[in-house]
Amino acid sequence: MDAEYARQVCALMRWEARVWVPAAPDDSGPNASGGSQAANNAGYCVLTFGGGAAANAALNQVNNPSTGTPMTMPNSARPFVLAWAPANLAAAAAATASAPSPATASSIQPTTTSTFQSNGNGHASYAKEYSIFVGDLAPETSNSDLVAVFRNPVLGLRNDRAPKFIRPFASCKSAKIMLDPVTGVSRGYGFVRFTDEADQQRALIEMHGLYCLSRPRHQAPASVSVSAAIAGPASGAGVGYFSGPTDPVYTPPGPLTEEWKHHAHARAILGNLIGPNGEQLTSTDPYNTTVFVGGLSPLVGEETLRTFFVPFGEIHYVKVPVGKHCGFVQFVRKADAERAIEKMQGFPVGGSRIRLSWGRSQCKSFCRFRAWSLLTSCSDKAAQAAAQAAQAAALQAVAVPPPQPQPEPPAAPAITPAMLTGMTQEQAILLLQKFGLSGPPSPSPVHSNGSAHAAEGFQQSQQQPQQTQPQQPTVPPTFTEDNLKVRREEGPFLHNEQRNAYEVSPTSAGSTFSPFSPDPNQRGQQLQQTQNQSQQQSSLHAPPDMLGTRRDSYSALPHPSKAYAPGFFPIPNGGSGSAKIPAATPTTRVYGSGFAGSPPSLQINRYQAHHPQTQPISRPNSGPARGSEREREEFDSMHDLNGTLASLDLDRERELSVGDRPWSLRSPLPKSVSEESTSSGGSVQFQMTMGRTPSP
DNA sequence: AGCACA
Repeated sequence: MDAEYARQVCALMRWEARVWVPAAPDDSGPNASGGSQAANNAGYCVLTFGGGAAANAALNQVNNPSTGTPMTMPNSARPFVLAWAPANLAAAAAATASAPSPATASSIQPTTTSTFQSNGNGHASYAKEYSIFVGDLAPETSNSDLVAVFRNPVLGLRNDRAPKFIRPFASCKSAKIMLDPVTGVSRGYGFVRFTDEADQQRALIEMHGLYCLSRPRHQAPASVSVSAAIAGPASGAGVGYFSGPTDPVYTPPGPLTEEWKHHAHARAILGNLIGPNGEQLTSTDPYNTTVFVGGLSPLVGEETLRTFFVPFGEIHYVKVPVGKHCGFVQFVRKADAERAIEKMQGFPVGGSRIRLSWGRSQCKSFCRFRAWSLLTSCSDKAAQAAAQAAQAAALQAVAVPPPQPQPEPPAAPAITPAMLTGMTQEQAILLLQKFGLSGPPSPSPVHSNGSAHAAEGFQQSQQQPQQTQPQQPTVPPTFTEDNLKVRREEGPFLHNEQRNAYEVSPTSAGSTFSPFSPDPNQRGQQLQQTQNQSQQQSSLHAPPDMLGTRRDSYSALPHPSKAYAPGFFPIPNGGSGSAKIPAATPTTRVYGSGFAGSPPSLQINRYQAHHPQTQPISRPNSGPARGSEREREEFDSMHDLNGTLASLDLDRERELSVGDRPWSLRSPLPKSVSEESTSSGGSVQFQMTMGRTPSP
């Protein structure tokens, strides 16, 4: 942006305006993020029109283009942003021109430095931008596609689940897909921007796990999911783009036929998720069971990574290439991979939050072969096992970082202090409180012994005959609304806390009527019921499958001398003195000998007892076959707990809406449709986190 | 913001 360019733009747009390009501020940090763009100006210019009417006309020209699509700057892919200038800039422009101060002024803002936005009153004010990262985009996805999905979330509904009403994100004004500077090809990720922070937060929650299915006839459906990872809030400085439609044109879905119209529209938009030859792109492959783990700390090795994912189901293998900051977890069953992606998104592992998406396509025949291999049931209670990982991490963080022997090559120790930094001490203490402890356990030297004991206990429990019994409350409910309120202020789990806040005020979600919303009364009952369950069962349950499913490649138990990866790390003994946890019920099996006589957490409860392995599957199962309803309820009841532990469940709202609930049977989507689409298609995922905003 | 290995 220089004055000459601005003048050309004015000529092009037939604007009669004076141009002023401010110099770059000294602290032009944001510009630095633009890479090669060595800015010697502020990245915008101020246009001074002859009067308010002319300025208004220009604003309209840019912000309400007749094409309906956001304008870009001439000869540039940058969004064309025109907004009222703040008074100080207008004054500065006027002073520079040594002319009378104009009634109005506008700025052209092609960069991502701070800019301005009219508040509609003729008063200019700084606008803040709140963005989210959206990844795993099909290469052809356009900015407007992204905006369209957020402005009309119906386009993003997956049709293998009951429709869910998501209020349009009216403040979603733009999206920016990052392009390769050389080839101009999409890099597969971008940023969706909101001018309203609440929309940003809501998008992270409500768009999470969303699948946009184009509606195929008999072809394999392409689908898109939007899932959220947790990240710190983007800094406020940014752009409030005016581009794009200014008001959402949204009609709530009506009868089924209307729904299909939307799906047809969705297909038009998202059809680019089907390859040029009609083939499914990567993650629509129903045989793809590989979870790509991004953002992986180099400290995390394969066995460690495995412990975080094995609770979700049988794992074929785990691969962590060296030096790649990523990993691959291939499940036997797609449904397990899918749930793992949903539940573990943003989970802190090894000190950083992992970003999950589908792995790229694999050899299908290999997958078929794999599908026939030994199958182990998975549990919907998997999340609690992962929560266990968080618990262990918390305890470790509070207690002494253990001088653990390393189960993996030195480059990848199982547990290091660095790995535990994903959880703050406050959070760890919080966890302990949640478990009924009055405070953190005093440091204890018991680690290796504890490991041994734990392993022994584990072996014993493995040798015990299987038992099934109802979950018993073992810990008094500590998960209260008051707790929540306090915890909402806290760090990395903020997002999840907001989820919880959202949950406890269902009206916030159901305020807009939709034929797809549950009956408010029933919904209230459902929530109440769930909350009651949460209180009754807010104990840490055993992560059965964490143990039960390890045999795929753990033919032998880990030797006690080997460190436990987070999910299996025994509980240090030091906290026993302050333990307030009631003794386990007689039927509760206990793993982890740390709390003598007062086992706090793990209740061995093998999954096979509920789900005898009677039905081998012929291929990775992405279908709805999940645990029994009771288990599902148990799983749900764990969510409050797990949520604060590990942000495992960003998705409860969806489950409340579309789970196996009585009212969900009233879904206008025929079941057969769900099954059909589920059996024939997988998903392509977008992945969402907060956008990283250039530091001011 | 990252996709290995066969």
